[in-house]
Amino acid sequence: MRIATWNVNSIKQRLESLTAWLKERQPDLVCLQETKCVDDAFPRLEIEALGYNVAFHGQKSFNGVAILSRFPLEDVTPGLPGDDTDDHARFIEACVSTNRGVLRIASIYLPNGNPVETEKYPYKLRWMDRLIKYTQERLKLEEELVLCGDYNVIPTPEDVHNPAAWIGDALFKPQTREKFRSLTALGLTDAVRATSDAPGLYTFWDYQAGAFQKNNGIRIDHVLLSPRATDRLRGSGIDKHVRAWEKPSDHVPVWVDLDTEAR
DNA sequence: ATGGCCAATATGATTGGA
Repeated sequence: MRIATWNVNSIKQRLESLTAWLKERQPDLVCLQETKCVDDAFPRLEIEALGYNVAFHGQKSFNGVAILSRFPLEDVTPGLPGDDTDDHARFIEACVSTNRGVLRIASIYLPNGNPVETEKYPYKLRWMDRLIKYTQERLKLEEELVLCGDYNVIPTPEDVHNPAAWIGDALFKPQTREKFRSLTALGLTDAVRATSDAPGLYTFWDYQAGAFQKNNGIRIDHVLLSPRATDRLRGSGIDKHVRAWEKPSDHVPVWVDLDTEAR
């Protein structure tokens, strides 16, 4: 089973690229972020025509997450538990039946948190606390759990081309990285880091200042795996070439291969 | 040359992104 995550920065603007990439990479499950459209406007028919079932959770203007699946999606649940007053569309989870039981997957768009002196940063940290609590509960189920998305976290200095430029930023602050470590320390594996020693692996390059041409990037889109999912991990990749396509998202797809079959 | 963008929104500056 091939599972991917991609912050598309508007599903409507990216429909052509998404179609080309799906045909090229042939993923079975895809988590999308920043779809930036309400549910009624989601291009469901276009994506279904490509052979995918679709679950989405959107809102007007910004945020928005989705899961595409070649297999039936079960127990689709929008929203991260823990705060009924949070109306941002940043989380959706679903399940797929496999030869080994249930594979549970979540599409995550973790808050950016900048500027850090505003309420946005405490919101990010609270959101991460909720994600930690959710993960603790889900890990008890001992399923193959795959938490995909744009985490807006640069985990280490090896995950950024120019670390000095990011000191004090909400994506790289020690408190942010500490909380991300608290999440992975629950027993999650960073799939890309587990399968590659390569330096300079990035998933985002700013639109400004020729960042991509200089490989001035950061690695903030992650696939985190539960112990049972990690047992099935066979490989991963970052589709950097997609960043050079016409009208690109500022993020590129990240994918993993698991030795698990849908049933 | 050390700065350069993009998407959505009742369309023209603002908000949000990272």
